[in-house]
Amino acid sequence: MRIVVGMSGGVDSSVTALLLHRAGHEVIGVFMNNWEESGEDGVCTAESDWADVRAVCDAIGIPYYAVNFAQEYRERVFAYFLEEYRAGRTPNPDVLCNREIKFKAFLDFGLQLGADRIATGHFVRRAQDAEGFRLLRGLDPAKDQSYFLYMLGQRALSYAEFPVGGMTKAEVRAIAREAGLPTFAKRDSTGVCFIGERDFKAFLQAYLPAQPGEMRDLRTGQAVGRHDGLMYYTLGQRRGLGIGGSGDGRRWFVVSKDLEQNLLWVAQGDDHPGLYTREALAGQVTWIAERPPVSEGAELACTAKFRYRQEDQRVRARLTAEGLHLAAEELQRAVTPGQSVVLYQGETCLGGGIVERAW
RNA sequence: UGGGGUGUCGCCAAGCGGUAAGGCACGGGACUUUGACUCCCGCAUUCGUAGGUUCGAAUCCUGCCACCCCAG
Repeated sequence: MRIVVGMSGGVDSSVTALLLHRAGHEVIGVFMNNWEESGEDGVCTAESDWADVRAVCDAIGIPYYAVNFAQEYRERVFAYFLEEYRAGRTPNPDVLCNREIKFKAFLDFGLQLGADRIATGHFVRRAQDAEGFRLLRGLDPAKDQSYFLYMLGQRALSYAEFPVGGMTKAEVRAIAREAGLPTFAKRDSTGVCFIGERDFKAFLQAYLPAQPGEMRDLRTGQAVGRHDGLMYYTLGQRRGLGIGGSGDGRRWFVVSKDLEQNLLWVAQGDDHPGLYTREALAGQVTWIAERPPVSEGAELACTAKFRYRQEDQRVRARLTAEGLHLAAEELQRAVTPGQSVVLYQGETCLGGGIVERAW
């Protein structure tokens, strides 16, 4: 088969290409450059990542290309990202990036190159049965990335290969080392995909105008400080408030935002009730199977993650006219509008939605 | 300008003659393909100020300054 591999310049995608090549496939490495701007340190990491991709492909002995989806990224991912922040929510751009860029724009590009399949270095597995394709958690529980891929559908999965999804990170690095791939010891990347690690507040300030306002104590209703603009804070956030020492001396956390009055409500203590909810409503619900696991109104017992790397939470899910209603067994801390809630049944990622509100 | 009280890191606050706890904030790191949370490390050669007593003071004494309270 001809397989086009999305290569980031990291170990995971390096090993992905290596394994497919060893399996006898015709492998083509493709590097995506989707963000045309260097970091605040002035260093353009995309450039060194591209160099790493070339070095890895040369080591394996496969051809490579670079493509630029910067326009698509800006229009389909970044615009949404800014809109959400402007609306006072906290979006997860990477779930959209996967759906719109890696498993749409990139997939189409691969198909144009005559590929039978595309592959990425994601730590997830794919399964197929009479019902169609399923998305399974990566085998390494510490690295599972199914949370970020819950928006994929059947078309994307039908073309996708995830060669490292069945191994642990340690195994991946070992393979890279043994094969002499130059990226074997490269540090795992973090931060928004393609944009990278940033001073987040400073980054947002470059795109969104500040609207300073009052910070108020949820308990007393009294002003306890000033905020630089509601979009720079997210629910459950502690650092950056700058109001330490007041009140009873405990830590302060963001509890809610009032866009109407431009107020940031904060509360003291990690155990403040305002920080916890048990129910939530999610919109923009999508299912990997492309159809709901239960009929509307019926209840589904499953587990959910309200944020990446959260341990599985037992929930009862129900599809209503409003959206996906979730009732968690345990109290949930700082469930935040804009973030994705992803549902699982055992190893299978069912799909998910975007949190509208929680209570 | 009569009386009383208080002045220790940005904030709160231990210390009561033996050579500056702790919390919050803040900075750095770890963790992490979102944002957060969490964890770890760092953070006053100096205690309003000027003198004095003492081997030795933030701790005792004196002057001055500032703030607070009660009287006016």
